[in-house]
Amino acid sequence: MAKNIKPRSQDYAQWYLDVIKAAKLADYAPVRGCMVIRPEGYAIWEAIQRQLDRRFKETGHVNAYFPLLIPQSFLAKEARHVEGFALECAVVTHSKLEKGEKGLKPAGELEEPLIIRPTSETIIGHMYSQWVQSYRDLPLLINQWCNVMRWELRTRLFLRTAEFLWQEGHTAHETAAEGRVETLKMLDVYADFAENVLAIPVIKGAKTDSEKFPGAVITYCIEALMQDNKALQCGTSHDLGQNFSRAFEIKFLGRDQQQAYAWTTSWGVSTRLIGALIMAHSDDEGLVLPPRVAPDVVAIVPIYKNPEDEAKVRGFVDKLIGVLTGGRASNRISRHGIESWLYDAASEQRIVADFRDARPGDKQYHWEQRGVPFRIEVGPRDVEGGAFVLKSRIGGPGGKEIIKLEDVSPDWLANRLDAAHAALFEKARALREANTRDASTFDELKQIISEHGGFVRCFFKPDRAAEARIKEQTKATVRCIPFDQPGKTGKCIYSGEETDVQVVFAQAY
RNA sequence: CGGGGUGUAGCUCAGUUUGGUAGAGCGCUUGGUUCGGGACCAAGAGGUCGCAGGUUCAAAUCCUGUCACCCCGACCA
Repeated sequence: MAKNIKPRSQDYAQWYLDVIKAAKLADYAPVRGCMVIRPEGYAIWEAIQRQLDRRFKETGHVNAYFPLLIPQSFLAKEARHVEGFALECAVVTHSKLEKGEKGLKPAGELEEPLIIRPTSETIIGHMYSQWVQSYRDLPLLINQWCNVMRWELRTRLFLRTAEFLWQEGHTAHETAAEGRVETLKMLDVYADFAENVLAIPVIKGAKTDSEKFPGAVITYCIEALMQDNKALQCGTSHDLGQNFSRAFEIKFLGRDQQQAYAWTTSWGVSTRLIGALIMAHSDDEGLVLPPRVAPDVVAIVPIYKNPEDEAKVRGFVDKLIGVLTGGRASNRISRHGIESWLYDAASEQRIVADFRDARPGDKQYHWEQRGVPFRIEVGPRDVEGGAFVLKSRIGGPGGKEIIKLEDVSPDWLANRLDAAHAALFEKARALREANTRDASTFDELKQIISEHGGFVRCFFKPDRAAEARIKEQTKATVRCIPFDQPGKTGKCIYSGEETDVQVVFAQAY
């Protein structure tokens, strides 16, 4: 058992932090609420970026960059938007520092304060108003990868930090229908990515009015269930209607010779996804990475006691690397005794061999805690038998298999990785199914939430006041109104009225 | 912002009640023995005790102030 990681059953919050610490994903920064994303963590973000960016481009989007600082007045142009974000914005009021009696002090007060973007609808809306003149300029399909800042009162590494990295897509369209299609298309991209890359099963649905994005007409989301039976919103896509185009004058001359306001959307996912994949898959031994975002897919631990054995083992490892990469082993890097080779150029995923001067047991824990999908042990006995020991990270420790070198190929590894992905997804899906329950009364909802947590399906007529009272009593909120509806009516658990709306409640992060 | 807690070595913490030369474990360095799931022995390096005042012959310890962080609540991708 890992001695530096608290078991989930004892203290889930501590376990989460221990996993991050053991895998060296992030550290607290000297600034409250901010984190340093370490190379091991950033590599996961890069893998996420790479694969999402490809999907965005395949759906016709292009990348651009807008400023970090936004005039304060911009925020106020959309009434609900300012209400939603004003209380959590960092504000820049001065342009420089100067020497005072007690050291440096702010000077050069700005005429108009600038806010650090909590999201970029306003400044992008401002620019779109200049770029859009004609229906021929539409649709405008732009994405931005950047940092944003929200002065959160309580923070947790990756899940909620004051500054976080994300992407925000912002599009403008000629018709309401096109805007809606775009909003749903990007939600599908997110859902596909969550399930097929991160191996996290998600529920697609719409937010209720009280949970939707400030300024949106409708917010769609993907919701996932974590191992502690709390829900985590993993991505959102907003149909902004004409709210922002009216606020920022994004107007164009239409085919009918009339001026019209554009229909805009925005959608985003953040570094929170790293928190999601940790909480969805990892175990008491440490991080478990979904194979498609693992920076290293295989870690080879050589075992030898003397120079003769070492030479034999090295020879075998070289052969193994050659076979696993189909003879295309390239870009060998050696760092601190850890050697690595490119396994897949497109994904930049690597195979590592740990030749550090350390004991094999230490190395096993090292790679296990970092969540590498497969570990391979090669010792003198294996070299004799022309085989190696394979250990899968999924399903806990143990589970060794002896594999003959002659049975191995790049396809063999690719299949193994695919199978590992499928197994992870299935495990998470089974956990979610086991923790999704139906309630037909408010008492049942309360009981399920307090006894089990998890997702609770029930008929509910969305209502701001009712949701607030339910939250007060259960800490649970409507996570979404799933697209997947039963197609019949039932009694609202709160008002008792007949309704055709089924929702999913859960306590959320 | 309300309630609670903690600041001592890179990390986890003891020492504060009752003032008297700065401590332990882990980690790190060096050497040796080890090496198929977290080794052992030996020798070392490393701290203005959060900060500023005060009391005292003497302060990590007592007093005052202040700052930071953590936990619980309200807010939230």
